[in-house]
Amino acid sequence: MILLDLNAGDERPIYEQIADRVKFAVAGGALRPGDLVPPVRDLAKQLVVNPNTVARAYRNLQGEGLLEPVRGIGLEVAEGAVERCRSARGEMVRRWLRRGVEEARQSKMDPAEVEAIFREEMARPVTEGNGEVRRG
Amino acid sequence: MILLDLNAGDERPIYEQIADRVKFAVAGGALRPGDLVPPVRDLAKQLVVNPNTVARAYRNLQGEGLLEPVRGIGLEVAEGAVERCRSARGEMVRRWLRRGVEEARQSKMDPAEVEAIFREEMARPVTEGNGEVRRG
Amino acid sequence: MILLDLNAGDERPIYEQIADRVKFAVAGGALRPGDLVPPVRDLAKQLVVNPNTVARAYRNLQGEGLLEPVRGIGLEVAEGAVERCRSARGEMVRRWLRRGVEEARQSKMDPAEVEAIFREEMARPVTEGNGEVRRG
Amino acid sequence: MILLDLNAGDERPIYEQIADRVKFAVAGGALRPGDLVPPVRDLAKQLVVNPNTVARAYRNLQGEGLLEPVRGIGLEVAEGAVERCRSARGEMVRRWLRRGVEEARQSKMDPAEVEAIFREEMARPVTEGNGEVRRG
DNA sequence: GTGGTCTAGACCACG
DNA sequence: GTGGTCTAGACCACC
Repeated sequence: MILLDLNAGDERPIYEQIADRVKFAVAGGALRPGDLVPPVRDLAKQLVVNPNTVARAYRNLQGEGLLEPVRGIGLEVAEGAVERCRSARGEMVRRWLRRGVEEARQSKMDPAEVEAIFREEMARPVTEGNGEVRRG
Repeated sequence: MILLDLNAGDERPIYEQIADRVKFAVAGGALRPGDLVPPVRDLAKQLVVNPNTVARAYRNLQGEGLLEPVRGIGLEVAEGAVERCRSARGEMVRRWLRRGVEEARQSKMDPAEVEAIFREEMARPVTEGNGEVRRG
Repeated sequence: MILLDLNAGDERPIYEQIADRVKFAVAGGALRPGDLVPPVRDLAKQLVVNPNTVARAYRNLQGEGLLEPVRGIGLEVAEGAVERCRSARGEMVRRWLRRGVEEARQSKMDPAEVEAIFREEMARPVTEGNGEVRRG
Repeated sequence: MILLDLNAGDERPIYEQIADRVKFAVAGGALRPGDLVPPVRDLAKQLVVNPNTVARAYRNLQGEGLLEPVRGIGLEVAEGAVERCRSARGEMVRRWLRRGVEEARQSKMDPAEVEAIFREEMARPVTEGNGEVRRG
């Protein structure tokens, strides 16, 4: 099983996507406090991405206090990371939904129609592999 | 009343925001087929934005067939624009909602929680003036 | 006059030194809120450093809310930056002094001796060009 | 009483911190010429650190002539070590203070303010156990 | 013109 | 082995 993969259809910077994957992994329990995240070089190879890009993602996560360096060993998930990742996840989801709702509202779309779209999406079957081919 | 204004907190390209405003205005009925959109310079001044940026937005809208030039007069909203804008709007809303739902699903968030967030956002009061003072 | 220069004798990462110089420039009034910092490429050339390194410094400063992007124009010093840079400066000075005092205390050095050293350093004449040759 | 302990908040290399502790112990009289320093393994265990790291610290201290090997016995504090440690200590303290003073000067900080900070730090109560629980 | 992203690869310090 | 820094240079989007 692959811990981290990228959404090919995501136009956001790669380093940001990687950071989000880590947050999600922590929020979902796949990574627990004290666990070491994959080494920069390994993850870079796995994602077919430059090590610098992974390093940047990890650096940002350190800046948010979600990862902590263990000198000479690697980076481990910080103590209080789970709660913060959970709330970060919630915020992220809220951000997307809010944007959709806002767009609809501003263009005076019928709320019932928005609701319908939401239901459809919630009921949509899981997209295998995120519905897109891996980059490599 | 102000036809077009910009969301200050929006990190998307300005020209794209402008184009969306126009689409929304058409979808919502504020602009009807045959109406002239504001002159580039006027709108640029109103939004405190580089005229090139407005021009680019209009150019893209022409490329989508939503605006049509009237020689010596300006740009008018095209005939079939309303339907196309409505569907474009729907697609846009769906795209945002889908992304939120997807993120939640991938990180194993409880669907009930997603639902709750959606409800909150739907019930959220309209942001007055987009929550920020005009730039000018 | 040169706005920013580097201490050659500083073993800290270059990007951090650059960020500190900017903070100092703001704290000292050389840069004021609303001013644009030098373009990445220009400053990189001036300091004989890779543009990425300058960019990283600027990026961190943005993260601290001290710089704000003006799209297509550059980076400007943020509104409340002066106070925060002043306090950042104070913290930095305190950090160095504390370390010296701590070292002395832990090794049971006579406080009078520490005091004497401090006086000498305070009275030391200004080192021209930071006492070191420019890197280039 | 514990001869050597590490400051948890110190970002300097551990081997350097260890070497400094030894120097301080010598400068302060806790270790006298002819005394044996703790065996590498013991100290490593005590500090919860890789033995290589302690070995490196000792190696550097040997290189500086502050420790001398006694075949089959261990490492002892060298003859002239006290004076050298004292002066090393002084240099170190001066270096930190100078840096603080320099930073302040370069950013045009009011000397009185620098003085005040120095006083505060001199008056600061001793940090018990270095302000952090032992790692082990 | 501006900043931002990404790649490629080298080098270093630490354990 | 680990992460961190830095360089060099390409490419992009935006204004």
